[in-house]
Amino acid sequence: MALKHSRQRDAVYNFLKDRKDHPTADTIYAGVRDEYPNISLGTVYRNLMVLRDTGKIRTVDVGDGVIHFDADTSEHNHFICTRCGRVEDLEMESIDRVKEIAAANFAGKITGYSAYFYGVCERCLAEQKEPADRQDREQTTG
Amino acid sequence: MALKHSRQRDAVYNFLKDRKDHPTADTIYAGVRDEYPNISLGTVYRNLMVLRDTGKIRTVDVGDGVIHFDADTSEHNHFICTRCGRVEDLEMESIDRVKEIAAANFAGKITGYSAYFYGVCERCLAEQKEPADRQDREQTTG
DNA sequence: TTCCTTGCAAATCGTTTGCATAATG
DNA sequence: CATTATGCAAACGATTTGCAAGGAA
Repeated sequence: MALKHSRQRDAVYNFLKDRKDHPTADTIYAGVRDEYPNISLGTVYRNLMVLRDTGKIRTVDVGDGVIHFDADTSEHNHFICTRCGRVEDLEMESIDRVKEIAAANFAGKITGYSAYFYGVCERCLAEQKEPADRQDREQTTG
Repeated sequence: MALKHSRQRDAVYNFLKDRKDHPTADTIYAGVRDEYPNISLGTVYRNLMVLRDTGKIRTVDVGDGVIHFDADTSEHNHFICTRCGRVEDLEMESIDRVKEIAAANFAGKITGYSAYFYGVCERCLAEQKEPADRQDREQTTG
């Protein structure tokens, strides 16, 4: 598996690269089809996995049963709005401290960590009425 | 939906109650069948969801594509061994601090959070050779 | 030419759901 | 009796995979 170059893979990566949200495979598929109308969902998935295994992107498991993708591989946390489902990045100082604190009383070796914060996003707080097409999903999986 | 009592639901909960690991629906299904050989997977799922919505148990999304269940609903974090897949509880001081730190520079309202730590568990560290039937899955979804 | 990639469609697999019947209050 | 819960099997939906054909080194 010497990994050859492919236009489709580039397209998938480029689509993800300049995005601040965290799209799912379907969204990426739809987006890339503008440029490559014949690309298949399978190819999108395969490339997403290759990109992840290569360390170019990361997967984000929000707990809604669908995998989200993120081109920002730097260590950062995510916030999931329980009202609209939006996934945002969450900057946080002393993010390293958390890992240290956890490692303190743990016998195994901790190599990484990811945290998910749930709540109501700024936008949803503003419009007090909740979107008609979407019911709250307070606790899914997390 | 007045929620009547059911033996099967009790069985599901009791199976989960005295467990420190975080079994999946399939494991719970297999376990409960000792007592109720005719119980169906669907019933197990339905009851697990009821128990979750009732706050009796919580779901844990490890990132392996399968939902894990935990009867310990107290606020605590989890550690996932990337070598054997084991999911352990991870005690951690100042767990509240983390939420505060995160809330500091965030515009929305944070109601809850869950963190997942990845690494190699104590047991796997001991036996340096990795189990033959399982390959490393360093980064799945997280 | 060799081997990786693609597109397509079929296959997986965890989870959900419709329905007729059984259990509960 | 009025409802909720169950078992079974079929339905779902996201992700994966086999295969023949196309593209890159």
